[in-house]
Amino acid sequence: MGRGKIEIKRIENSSNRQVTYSKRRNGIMKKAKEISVLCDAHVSVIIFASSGKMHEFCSPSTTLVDMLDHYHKLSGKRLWDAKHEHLDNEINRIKKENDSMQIELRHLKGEDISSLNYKELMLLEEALENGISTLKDKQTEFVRMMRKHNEMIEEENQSLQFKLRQLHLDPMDNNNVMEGHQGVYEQHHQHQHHQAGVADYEAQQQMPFAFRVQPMQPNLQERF
Amino acid sequence: MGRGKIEIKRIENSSNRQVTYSKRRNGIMKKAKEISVLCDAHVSVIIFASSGKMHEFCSPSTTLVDMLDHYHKLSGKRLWDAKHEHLDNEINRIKKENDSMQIELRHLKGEDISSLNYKELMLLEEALENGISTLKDKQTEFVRMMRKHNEMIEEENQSLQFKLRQLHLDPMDNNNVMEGHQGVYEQHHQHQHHQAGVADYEAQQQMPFAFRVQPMQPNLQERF
DNA sequence: AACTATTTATAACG
DNA sequence: TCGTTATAAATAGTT
Repeated sequence: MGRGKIEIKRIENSSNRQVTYSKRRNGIMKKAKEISVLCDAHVSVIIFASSGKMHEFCSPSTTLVDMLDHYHKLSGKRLWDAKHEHLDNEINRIKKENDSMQIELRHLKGEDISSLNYKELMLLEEALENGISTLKDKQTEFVRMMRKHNEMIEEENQSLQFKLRQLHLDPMDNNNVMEGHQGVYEQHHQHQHHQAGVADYEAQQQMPFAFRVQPMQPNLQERF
Repeated sequence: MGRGKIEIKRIENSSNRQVTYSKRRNGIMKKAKEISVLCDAHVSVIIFASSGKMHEFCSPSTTLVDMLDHYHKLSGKRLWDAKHEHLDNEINRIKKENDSMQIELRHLKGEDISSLNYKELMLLEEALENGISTLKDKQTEFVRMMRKHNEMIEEENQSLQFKLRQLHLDPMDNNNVMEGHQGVYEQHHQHQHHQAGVADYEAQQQMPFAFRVQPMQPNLQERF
């Protein structure tokens, strides 16, 4: 019905297809409305365009849920139950996965291993030893990072001390900003050069802001 | 469209209504089929006649369940009852639990530990050390059990040897059941007294049934 | 989005 | 329910 007859097969021209879709969709919706009025029918129409957009019609005398409920009773086909069963299966699957992981975890933590045979105990030992050794590597790396960090701070300290001494010894500026404080800093840094972390942090907290060491890796602190 | 125009309102004549219903229902189903083919659309049509009879169409590329699933996602309307929602929540809960266990497992196996801070690494180490030590205890216990088992068998063997020698030296029974075999047993047990498991098992297999050692813990074997 | 020639659906009837 | 047919409605191609 139109200027020419068309074959009922996919319309290849995308724009034509979209126009036809829109026209025919309106047609179907109108027909659905009409039959529901003319014949007291309960009608549900749901259409998804290939674009993904959805349109629906449901006769005003009912709701989709009621219709599906009715559908379920009449057709005998599973609809809710199918979904239900699917979810149940999913839950069972995941729970099993869960249980086996739980058991593995407990074994790795040394719990419930009485039921294991010797071969299984050996495999467990292997896994644990492997975990420990990787862990040790990581810890070693941490210590190395810490050392590097300390060296950095110490260098910074030395250069700061040098600058402070320069300022202090300047004959033109006897009454400078650091008055009455430099002695404390000198003593502190001379005696605690080889301590790390906490001590340096506290020292920084006591220092006037302008002179605090700015860490080059700002988020390193929180990892210790 | 017909011999005369009709108003869109309930058809009072029951027989007319039924005829119209049937014709128009076919029309809608045809249109639904056509739009699904022409435009790649997913279509679901469900109609209940006032008589209660049901007819449905669903485009062949999909299923009603899938369409309703999709509908559920797009519309946000609740089609599923409380039960389904409950199951959905349950699945989500278990999946989360699953994920965290997976992470813990990976950490215990030494995987993905780069993201851990030092405190977490220490806790991990503690758990692993604990696991190892419990495991070692278990292994020690196994060795102890094995020794006990061996001692038991050795005692049994001695008593068997004694009995065998008695039989063999009995002047009344020169042609006894064990003829030609006792030498082998003697040699075997004298030279392999301190070997366990496999050798004893093979020895038992060769022995006549009545003389085999009955293990006191029948399921102990399979645990080694 | 509107127009319109043509096809299609269907109301009335047998 | 089925077939026929006159007519209303839908819509393909066009502007």
